[in-house]
Amino acid sequence: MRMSGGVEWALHCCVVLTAADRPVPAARLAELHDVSASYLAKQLQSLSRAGLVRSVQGQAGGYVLTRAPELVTVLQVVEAVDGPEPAFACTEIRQRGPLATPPEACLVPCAVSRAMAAADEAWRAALRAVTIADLARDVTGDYGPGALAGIRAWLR
Amino acid sequence: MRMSGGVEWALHCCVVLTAADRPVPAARLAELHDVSASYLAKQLQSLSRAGLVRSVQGQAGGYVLTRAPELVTVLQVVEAVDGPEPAFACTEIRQRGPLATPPEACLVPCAVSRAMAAADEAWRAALRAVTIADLARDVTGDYGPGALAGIRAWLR
DNA sequence: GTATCCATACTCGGATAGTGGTTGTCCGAGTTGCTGGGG
DNA sequence: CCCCAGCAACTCGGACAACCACTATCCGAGTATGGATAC
Repeated sequence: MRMSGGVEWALHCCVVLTAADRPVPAARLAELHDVSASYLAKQLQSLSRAGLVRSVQGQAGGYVLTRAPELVTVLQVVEAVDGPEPAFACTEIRQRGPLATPPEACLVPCAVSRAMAAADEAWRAALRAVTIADLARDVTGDYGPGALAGIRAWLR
Repeated sequence: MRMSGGVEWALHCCVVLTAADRPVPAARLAELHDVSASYLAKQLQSLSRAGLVRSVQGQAGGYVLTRAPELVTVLQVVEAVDGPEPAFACTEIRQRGPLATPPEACLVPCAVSRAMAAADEAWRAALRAVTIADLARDVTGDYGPGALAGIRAWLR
């Protein structure tokens, strides 16, 4: 099980957009992180479809956060890029084979599926508890107030 | 992000092995669940490498749990089949690009990586809290005490 | 009757192809900002 | 001096290949069983 690497890019881009005071083109974000511009564009499109960022076209266009960073959770970014479906997909093997459980006894998910769903929910809750603003605050705490300011200056 | 489908098979097989009182061949488990015998063998080999089950060769051979079901957690099964590495892999993009953070300032993981690691740990904790014995108990609660007894009878 | 040997059948284990999804790339549609001219 | 029209450049958006991991499969190595044989 490996998560799409685009999730990492998207999260860092959201933090960077926190520091920006104008639309930032995808190419600029790609140059800042030294990653493929074409592929990063795909991730940003996913964020745009999810409504987390707004795309501005034209000469001074780019991407902007649609709301305050406190209102964007990490989970929303992850789901936008990686898909909202849970990692574990129950195939209902209890209903197969010679000792198949009859459908009328399968109104609730099986024990295995319940355990995996509970873990998935714990994972989502942890990601839901962290916002982009929290990440930006941690960045400031880790590298000092000049970090985001330097990024803002470089972006222009 | 999609988890290997073999995890579901492995977990159900562990629950079934709880009910067995003698080695169960992989082919029998595959027939019981109506899945590919060759592919299920691969998952059981993973469990064997991890030390969760013991393989017995020869005519009356098969697989047996190495310990009491209370001592085998769902997390151990998941890690045995799916691999122990976390889903999110930090590529340290903060150290790349024109504003790269110097290595001496990267002694601790970045904020993004920390958030993802915390969620991963919550996920693992939830899976660690459930044992194969818990799953077997839930199966009995869902379908009655005859369920596992029927499986045990069918296995011989 | 008992112990030994052997042939047999059955088991697991690792090495080997096929397929879907993620990764990476490209070009076209649309919009904005600038420039030049006219009033 | 102000307004307008046209152009040009830049942006995003979706459609198109390449690579990798998961899926699925096979055959060989090893071992316990059962029977036959010799004592």
